[in-house]
Amino acid sequence: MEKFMLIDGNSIIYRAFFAMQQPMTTSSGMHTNAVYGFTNMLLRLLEEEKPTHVMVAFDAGKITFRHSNYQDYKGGRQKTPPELSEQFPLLKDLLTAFGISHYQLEGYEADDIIGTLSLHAEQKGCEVIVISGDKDMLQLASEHVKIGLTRKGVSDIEAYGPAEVQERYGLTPAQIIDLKGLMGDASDNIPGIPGVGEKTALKLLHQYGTVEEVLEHTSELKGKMKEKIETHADDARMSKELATIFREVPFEATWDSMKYEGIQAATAVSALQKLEFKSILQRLDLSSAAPDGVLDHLDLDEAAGQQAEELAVTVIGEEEIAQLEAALPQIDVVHIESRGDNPHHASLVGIVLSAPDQYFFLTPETLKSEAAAPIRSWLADESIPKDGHDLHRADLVLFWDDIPFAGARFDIQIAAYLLDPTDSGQSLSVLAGRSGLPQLPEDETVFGKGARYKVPEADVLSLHLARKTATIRQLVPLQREQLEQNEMTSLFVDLEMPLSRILADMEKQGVAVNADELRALGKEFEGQINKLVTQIYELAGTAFNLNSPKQLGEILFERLGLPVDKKTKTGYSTSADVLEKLAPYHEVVQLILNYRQLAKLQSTYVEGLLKEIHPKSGKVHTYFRQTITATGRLSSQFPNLQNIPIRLEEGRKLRKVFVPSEQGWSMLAADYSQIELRVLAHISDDPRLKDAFLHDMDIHTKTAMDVFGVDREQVDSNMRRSAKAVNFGIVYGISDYGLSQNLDITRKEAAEFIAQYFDVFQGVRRYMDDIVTEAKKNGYVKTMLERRRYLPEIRSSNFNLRSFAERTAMNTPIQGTAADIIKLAMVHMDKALKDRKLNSRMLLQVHDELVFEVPADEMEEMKTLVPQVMKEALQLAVPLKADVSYGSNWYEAK
DNA sequence: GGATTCACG
DNA sequence: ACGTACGTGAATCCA
Repeated sequence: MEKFMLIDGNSIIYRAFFAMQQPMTTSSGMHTNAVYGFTNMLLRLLEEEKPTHVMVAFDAGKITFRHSNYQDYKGGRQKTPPELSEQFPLLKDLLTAFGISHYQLEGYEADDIIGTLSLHAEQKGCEVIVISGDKDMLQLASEHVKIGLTRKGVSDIEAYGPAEVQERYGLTPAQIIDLKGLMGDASDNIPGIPGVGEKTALKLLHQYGTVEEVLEHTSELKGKMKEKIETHADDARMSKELATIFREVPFEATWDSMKYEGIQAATAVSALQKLEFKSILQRLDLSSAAPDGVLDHLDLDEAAGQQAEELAVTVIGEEEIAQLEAALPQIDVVHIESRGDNPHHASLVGIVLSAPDQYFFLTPETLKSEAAAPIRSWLADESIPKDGHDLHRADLVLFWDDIPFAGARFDIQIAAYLLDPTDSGQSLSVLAGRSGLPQLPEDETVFGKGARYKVPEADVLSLHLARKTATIRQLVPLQREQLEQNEMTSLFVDLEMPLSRILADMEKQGVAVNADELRALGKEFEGQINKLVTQIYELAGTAFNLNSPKQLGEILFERLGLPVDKKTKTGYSTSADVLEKLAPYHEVVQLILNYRQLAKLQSTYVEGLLKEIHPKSGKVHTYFRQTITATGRLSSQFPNLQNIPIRLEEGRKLRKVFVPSEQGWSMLAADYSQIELRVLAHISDDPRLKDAFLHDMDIHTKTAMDVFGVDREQVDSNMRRSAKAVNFGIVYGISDYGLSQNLDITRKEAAEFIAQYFDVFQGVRRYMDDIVTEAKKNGYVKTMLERRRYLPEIRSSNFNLRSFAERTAMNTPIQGTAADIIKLAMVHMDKALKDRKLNSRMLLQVHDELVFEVPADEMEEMKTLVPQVMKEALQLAVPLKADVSYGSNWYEAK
């Protein structure tokens, strides 16, 4: 059987060039990195695919037939860097030396040559494999034509036949050009329809099949999409044409000239020597050359696998479960691999359980099988301690697969976060490298990223996951020691690890959302938005994209000639504070502000929240992240439930849709009052600040009295507002400039305020000075519970960097200690609910607030218990205060 | 994918 | 003189 390998020379050499970060030159200074990458891939493909015929196709000339139809074709493309262009002749020479044919034809692209040849070859019953990095090629896939697309540079090839195209896109190969027609291709400057990306394009094609059919049925579409598609119908048709590979190139080379019979050793060696490719020369076992000087057998066994120590991985199928069961008593490290950012929607990929020197791999199917029941009970057993990486996530992923998980003891992701919260997004691979452990490939290398993610074969997968597990196993004692040295063991063991489990419980519980009411709110907003849009277009004298700051800026500052106050990197600033100043000049400005507000509520909260209602529970399940923030706070994703509107009434209404999940229950919310300023009073030991809280005074009024030297009765609303801004500024690490911006006063006035403040609150001034000094000395600052944040830039000679670090040094102990306190309260609250056998559930944390759902018969108890636990979370030199409220929904609990 | 804007504490 | 308030996440535009 003949097998024809067609390589898209341009595409591959480009990818090879950009995949190799380091420049690589011969001793004479000739760049060779792209040729090197290409050659490595070529040799591997020759060995793996064993083709009988090979051809490398290149683009020729600058003008192709496509340009005569569309002048801008490839217009957006960056000019080829000279370091790359000079490598084309080198590559062609090398191919010739190897005895591999290459071809180009004036007026055509490599795509067209490959399209034509693959068609010819297929018609004569030959198997074809096309190698390219360009997804356009997928249109050529057929029963006998496979498309090998490069993944991750050029190191990996993924083969697509029609079935794989179907699986990946839900399209036939012929529909790939329709896909391009709709979504375009920025790299070729194919326009497509603006605003239509892959997702929208696929949705349309799944419904209508082709570009033409989509255009035929625009009447069935609605909204902006309809508008866009109708106005850009011609672009779509033209884009489809541009994306279509031409398969009738007049071709002269003969079938025999493309025959591949092994590498011509003699010429290959001298060419490789010229390029100084020593490692390739070594790898090609030249002694195996046949008498005729042809290398028909390439020995390319790479040196890989030598660095990483060989692990004993046992793949556990249903038959081997007994073997695993016997080892369970020794197992203390688990790794749960999952796919997807949102753990509530992620899928299990594989599981490794490990005892010292032993690694057992299970597929998700095996873990879910009846035979694996003992393994599942082991996972669920809270009394069996388990170490791992991101066990919080593992818990959630398993939960949605109905596999309970408990007993997390040492989570190395949390440990890494505590050891350096600003450097915690690090992969296991990076952590391994830094600790001098054996190399671990990045997940991206093994799985591919984004749309190219693909679970590899079982042997590759099990080995990779076992290596990750081995890394975890080795990191645990190292981190334990470092935590101990930093006196953070208690923070880790008594606070963060218990909290991790509590957060997972809260997330699994979820918050019930009244979807009908949310949709009704959406209707209201929609009506108001439509009205505003009409009015704004009328006042502006033209329609434009209100969501585009660029277009809005042009309207306001050029068409309407309003004064420019602030600029951004890219143009005029149109942010709310700028617009507010412009409001008196033109009535359209206020309408725009109103539009912005409503559009935000609609897109982020109404539409965004509706999308997040989980199909299995009908609730929203946020994902609290414990290892993100630099200060120790939590963050919340998918959806973010820590930024639900409250400040303005229109938005605040959204809180009405957050309701108890059971009949007759209520929502209860309790929030700390002025926790950060109380923490500051404690840390700074400032007598006046402490005194204010000891007497539970209105802190902003009291600040105004002290700073302005007046009686309570003389404090007007403006003075209180200024004092409040100063208090905020103090917490943030004050600067006159920042305060002046916030209060819209001059810098000088702001500086005077600050000076007066520090005159009165001298303890605060001393704290600010001391903490900056301490940070400079140690390189880090700490919270009351020994949480650290490193501030290397505090020693910078760059004013900006240093100032930023100084403000951070002032703010982090305050914000971070407040975070410590509410985390403590959560741990204590969880225990109190259990001890008292209450059914009330903790649902949310919003930095200084905890939200619960509470059955009617527990309300009395909870009303006092929650604020009490919060107040007593940590003993300070001033009392903590927590206000509690409740109602039939989150809005009413105010 | 970066920049802008805006929701929260 | 320098030119930013501290900490987040999501939607949208646009190159």
